[in-house]
Amino acid sequence: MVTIDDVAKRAGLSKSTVSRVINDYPHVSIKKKEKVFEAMKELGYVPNSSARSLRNKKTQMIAVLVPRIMNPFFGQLAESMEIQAAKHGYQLLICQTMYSKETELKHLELLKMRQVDGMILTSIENEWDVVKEYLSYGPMILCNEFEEEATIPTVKFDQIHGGYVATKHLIRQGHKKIAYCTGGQKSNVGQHRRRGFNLALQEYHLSFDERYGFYDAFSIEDGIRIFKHIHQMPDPPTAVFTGSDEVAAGIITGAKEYGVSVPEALAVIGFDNQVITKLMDPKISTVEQPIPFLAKRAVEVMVDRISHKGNDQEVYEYPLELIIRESTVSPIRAVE
Amino acid sequence: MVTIDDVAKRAGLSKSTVSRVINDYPHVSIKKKEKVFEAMKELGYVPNSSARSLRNKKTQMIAVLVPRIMNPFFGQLAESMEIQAAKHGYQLLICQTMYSKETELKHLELLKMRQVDGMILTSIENEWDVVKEYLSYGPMILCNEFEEEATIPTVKFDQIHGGYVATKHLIRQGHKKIAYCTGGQKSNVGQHRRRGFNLALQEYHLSFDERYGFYDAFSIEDGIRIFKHIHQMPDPPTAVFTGSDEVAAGIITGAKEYGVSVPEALAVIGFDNQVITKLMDPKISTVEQPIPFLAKRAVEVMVDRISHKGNDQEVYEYPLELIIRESTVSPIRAVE
DNA sequence: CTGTTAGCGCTTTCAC
DNA sequence: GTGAAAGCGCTAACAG
Repeated sequence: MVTIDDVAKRAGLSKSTVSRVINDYPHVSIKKKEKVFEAMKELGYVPNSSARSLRNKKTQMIAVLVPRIMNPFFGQLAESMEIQAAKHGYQLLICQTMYSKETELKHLELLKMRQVDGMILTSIENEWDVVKEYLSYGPMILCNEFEEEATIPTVKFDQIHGGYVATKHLIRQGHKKIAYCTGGQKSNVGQHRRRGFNLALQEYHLSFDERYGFYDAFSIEDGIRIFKHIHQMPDPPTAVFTGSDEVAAGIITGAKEYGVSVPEALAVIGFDNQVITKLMDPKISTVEQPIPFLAKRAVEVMVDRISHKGNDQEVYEYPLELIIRESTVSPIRAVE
Repeated sequence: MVTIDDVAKRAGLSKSTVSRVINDYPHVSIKKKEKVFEAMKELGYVPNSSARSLRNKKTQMIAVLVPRIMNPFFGQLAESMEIQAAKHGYQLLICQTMYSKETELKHLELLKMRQVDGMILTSIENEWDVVKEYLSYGPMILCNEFEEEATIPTVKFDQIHGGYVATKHLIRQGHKKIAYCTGGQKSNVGQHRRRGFNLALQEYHLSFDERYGFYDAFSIEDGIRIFKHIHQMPDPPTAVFTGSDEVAAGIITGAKEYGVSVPEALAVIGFDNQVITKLMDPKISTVEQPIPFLAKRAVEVMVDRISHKGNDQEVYEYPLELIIRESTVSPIRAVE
């Protein structure tokens, strides 16, 4: 393995000078600089990253905790973040919690052992009280998921508004019996959406039938399961608010199978605006989350925090936008 | 920051002893061992990973190069690998090449700077001659993509067979004019599929009309574009072999839009068996690639190579399986 | 401008 | 069994 000493010897200089050239310091004569570059090229020298990390106490790596990469929302978030991080000279260590408290905890240790310079949480499995203990080991920020009492930078979507516009749209289509599907119940993202949902209901003086509440809905299979449940209810809802496009797709698939027409007999609205919304028949109405903006800002805030810039209280909120397609609007009774 | 020295002091022992305990060495008296554990717990000590890496010349990290995480095939591959790597005590550094030669090259440097102990390539953008130069810096293996002249461990699918069974299925349905869509032309994965395709054609004494060849087909949009092209051909194909479920979904979406019935007027077969195949109407016939097996084996081989086990010539090949759904089989003229 | 030197935190001979 | 000491490859005072 070729080290900085080899380069120094080859160039007939000291390793400090070589180091200065590598790190682009001023006060190095052009001549010697060139000599160093030459020696580096000849030897194919690349600085050893562990040695640098140890010395600098910086690894140039940021951990991103996501539930799973395969979840399209988190996949897109991770992908956007990676591109952004590279621009700032950081590697991204993508860590899947697989919805497990233990796995999340294990990943949090990365901060303790200084394997990463900072940590971006896009979801939280453990209680905030346990997560916050890790704050003393390095900068942590929240992106997407959030926590009311957390005093760390947060980059999020306006989920209340998202839940509100989606529900209002359903109501305006004439629906009064609206079902609600959500993923994890602990998630504040989910809770805010629910608040938006309730807000719209209140505004139109509608009440929520508890029988219409469905939880732990994440996947297509969950959507199919929920449809089946709805289908055999004595007094079923006429519309469904879902927490994800996948669940909406599942419900539509179930409906197709049972010959229930969407949106005429059952309107369905998704969340995320994934490609699948345009592939389904009917195309799925949904709420778009501008993921790349969120990712970009999160990385920027993280990079700033690593260099002790910015402050812990900053909160960035991005708006959500309703996208109306076919799964909520019957060509016959279109109102909006 | 609490270091091994702090622990040693607290426990009234030398840091060598503490190190021995951390690394689970024999020849440490039970008593002192306990003392060390106690001190570690009290101080909340976790070994610094950069220091360990520098000393051990091992980072316990493996880089995985994928084109993009959002591509469902590579996303699933990365997810499966991550889970497997964790079991062996390795972190996975997922690197996106974004189909760019330069970005790939940049990631290859990770091996040179010893930021990772090994590298798994799932795709190759640069010429093999330039990639192979990096072999001297650490173990590299191929997973999914492969290279005839490469002398490194390879874990792959039997793409020839995959192309063959899919095409044969189409022919058996009575098709003679079969179009062929593929992604990158340089990819050996694609070339082997093509060989399988040709094999089936030959077997049935059919010839391929060059007008029916489509390249750079990766996404849903590409599928739609290809359909439009086919649709306005004077003598269009009656079936399409695609290199991915997304392209198949795009073609079906295009067909729907133009009122062309699938599979009656145009049969379409996908590749991968992604969830989308079950969501589309008609459901997409496809070729399943058992990704988790591939991922598991790749990680195992990599871990072995890192500890100088196994040999460079090993090649593991996994079979591919045809899954027949609705996009190729008309309920009316079903033959198979 | 450039070189010498002292560590970063850890593991590993080598003595005892 | 245990400790002292050297050193992994690099950067950053500190001299000069």
